[in-house]
Amino acid sequence: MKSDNFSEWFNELLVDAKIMDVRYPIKGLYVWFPFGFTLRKLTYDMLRSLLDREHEETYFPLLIPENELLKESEHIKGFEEEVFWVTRGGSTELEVPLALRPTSETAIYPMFSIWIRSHADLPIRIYQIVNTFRYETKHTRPLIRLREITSFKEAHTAHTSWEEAKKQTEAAVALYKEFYDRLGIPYVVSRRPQWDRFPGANYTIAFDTLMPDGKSLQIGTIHHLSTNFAKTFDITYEDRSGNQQYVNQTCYGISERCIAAVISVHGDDKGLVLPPEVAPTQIVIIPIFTAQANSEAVLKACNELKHQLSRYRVVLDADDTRPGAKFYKWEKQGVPVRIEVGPRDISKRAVTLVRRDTGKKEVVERSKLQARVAEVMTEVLNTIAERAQAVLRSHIVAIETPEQAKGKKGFFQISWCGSESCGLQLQELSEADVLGEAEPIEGRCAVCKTPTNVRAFLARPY
RNA sequence: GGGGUUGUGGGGUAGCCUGGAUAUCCUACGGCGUUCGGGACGCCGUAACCUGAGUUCGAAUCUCAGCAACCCCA
Repeated sequence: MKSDNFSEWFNELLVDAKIMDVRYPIKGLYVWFPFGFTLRKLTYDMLRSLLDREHEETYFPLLIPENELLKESEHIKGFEEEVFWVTRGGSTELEVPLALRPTSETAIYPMFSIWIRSHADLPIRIYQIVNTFRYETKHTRPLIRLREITSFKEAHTAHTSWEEAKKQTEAAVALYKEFYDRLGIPYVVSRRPQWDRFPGANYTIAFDTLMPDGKSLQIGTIHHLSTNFAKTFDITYEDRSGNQQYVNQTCYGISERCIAAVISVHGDDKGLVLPPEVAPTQIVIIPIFTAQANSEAVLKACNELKHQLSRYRVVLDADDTRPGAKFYKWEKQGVPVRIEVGPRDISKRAVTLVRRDTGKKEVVERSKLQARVAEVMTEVLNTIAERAQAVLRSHIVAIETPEQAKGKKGFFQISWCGSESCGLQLQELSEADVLGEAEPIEGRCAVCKTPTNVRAFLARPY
């Protein structure tokens, strides 16, 4: 069951619903089933369409030479124990070891240094969707903690000023909000504390959502890099007065954790519940045959419907199994709308329509079906989004002492002076992490008792 | 980082402690037939002891190592 053993539920659902095969014989690497890969494709197509408004898609190599990877000292410190190395070509030792990208700053920025000459080249906004590798030593989990992240969307931008870069981070926040809104995934957006920012970043803004077991899942990050990397990689431009200036950069990423969120947040004990926009199958038509009925007439009606609804991703399941078995099968796959067509429906010139999110049945006249289906698709997204939003809201709790968060599910808000030492104290006493800052309220820091209006978000992260 | 548990047909399992013959059951899968408004039934069939080393007349079972999975603690 989802509610009492999330871990088991999640793993079984991945396999049962044909998202991923977890049996690949290397720790932390998994196989996308075709169905799961289609869900991934539809989700990333949407993300792509959002980015394409003002970014250009590119591709940079998987391998990064050791000397480039090691250039930015703070950056590499954050990753050095997690890098996979290619050290041999055949039986020959390589002169320069090559890293499998843990992320692509050090692959992209040397090229930025070449590409950017003048202020007229700026801003640059690019992105790529690639696999990245991290040698995770902790317990790996499909879609959540991987050694090969297969679907890392990373955007990299360069600007003339710190302010411009800051505006870009705000644009990125807006973009990610739209992305998750369209998936019906609720989130908390906050600025990570300084001790938890991206290695090499000036500051990091993160999206977190709530998993069914009460832990938080980081589902998107946005970094203001200031001129940190520009100085290391010598990325300069000539400004209007002819002076060489360092660019200000940002980068922001989303991984297949977004798929984990869709599955975990919306799924139930029957299986997946998918937002219609990304559901690989949006409508399944199930013919109901009976001994008395003319099965050819039923099948004919189903085919007509399929044609009529061809703007959706429709499957007509005319297999020789009983209807009940099909209902369970397609519910597991998260299909938002099921249409049943039997003799009773045909005699009424209607169909039976069943929603996956609520399980509610309704009889719809065939003449009104198009319009009704369009409405239902919207209603499904709204229903699952509101349901998830309500769950998140009910798990955001204001507390007075950090100990109140211990062993509890959800997100906690607690007064905090903002200092690192008190923040680390909060983490220790609550056995949770400071995600960032919540909406301000007058109070006193739960550790040092200094008056403050800052409040921290606490949660146990994945 | 530390500790623990486990690995048996595609999935879930029994057998392991106490070594011995054809490896249990459920499910899934393939064939045939009867069925069909919420997981059908009958008959037939396919299919497994993680890898390697060791102990032994003999290993799914005992020992060690590797790989993999899960859980707990930090």
